[in-house]
Amino acid sequence: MEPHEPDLTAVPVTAVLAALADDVRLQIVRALAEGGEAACGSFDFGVSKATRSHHLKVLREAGLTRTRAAGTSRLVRLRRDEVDKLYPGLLDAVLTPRPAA
Amino acid sequence: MEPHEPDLTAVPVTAVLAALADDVRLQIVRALAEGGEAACGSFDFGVSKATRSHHLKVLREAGLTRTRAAGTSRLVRLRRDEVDKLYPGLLDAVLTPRPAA
DNA sequence: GGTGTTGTTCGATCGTTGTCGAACAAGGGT
DNA sequence: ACCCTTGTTCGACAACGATCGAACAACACC
Repeated sequence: MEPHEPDLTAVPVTAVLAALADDVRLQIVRALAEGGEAACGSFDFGVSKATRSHHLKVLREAGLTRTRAAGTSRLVRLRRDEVDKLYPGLLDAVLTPRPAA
Repeated sequence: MEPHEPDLTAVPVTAVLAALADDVRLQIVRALAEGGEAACGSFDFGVSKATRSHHLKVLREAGLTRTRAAGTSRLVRLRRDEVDKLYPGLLDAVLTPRPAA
């Protein structure tokens, strides 16, 4: 299967924002930002594995994550450098659970 | 009519992102960031005035804009200071039409 | 080869949302 | 008073998206 991990510059800004505008996906991104690489199954946020797979696909196709196979698992990691380069401040602004300014 | 302009801290991050995750609304925000205060009617992006009104409502209820009456018009402005304070880098990261990194 | 684990994909459901025309409301001008 | 301009609100409709269970695929391990 083709992973289909597009270049971030090829993804519309609205698609990146839409990918982040979901609570489950935001939790996944936060977990990735903290824990680095993680298996798909490690994200149990009260949704079925079908839904989880869907969310990971959305993040991947938005250019936010990369996935590589490792045995029966798949390891996901955040493309932090590229995102920070193209959208500086975006992840920092969004990653904190409660800004509490 | 109650304007219903919530405090930004009371709006979930996902709602702010969702408000920005639309092409028409992003164009509006960009126009506001450039031109300062503007009347609702000045945003003609190929949608009907009903749709435009809807988008301005979404932006307002996401805590991103403020609206004040001025004669028959309504002037809208971006709450830039507050957004920058709570989500530093968000608008900067999103406002450029083509990042071209 | 068979079994178990891990993800993906399919089809269906159901809520959300972007869009429009039409009706309505509020002001300003003449 | 009348009309025009400016926005909002009200259905209605179509498209999208989040969710699930079930079926399928790939791999490891015994």
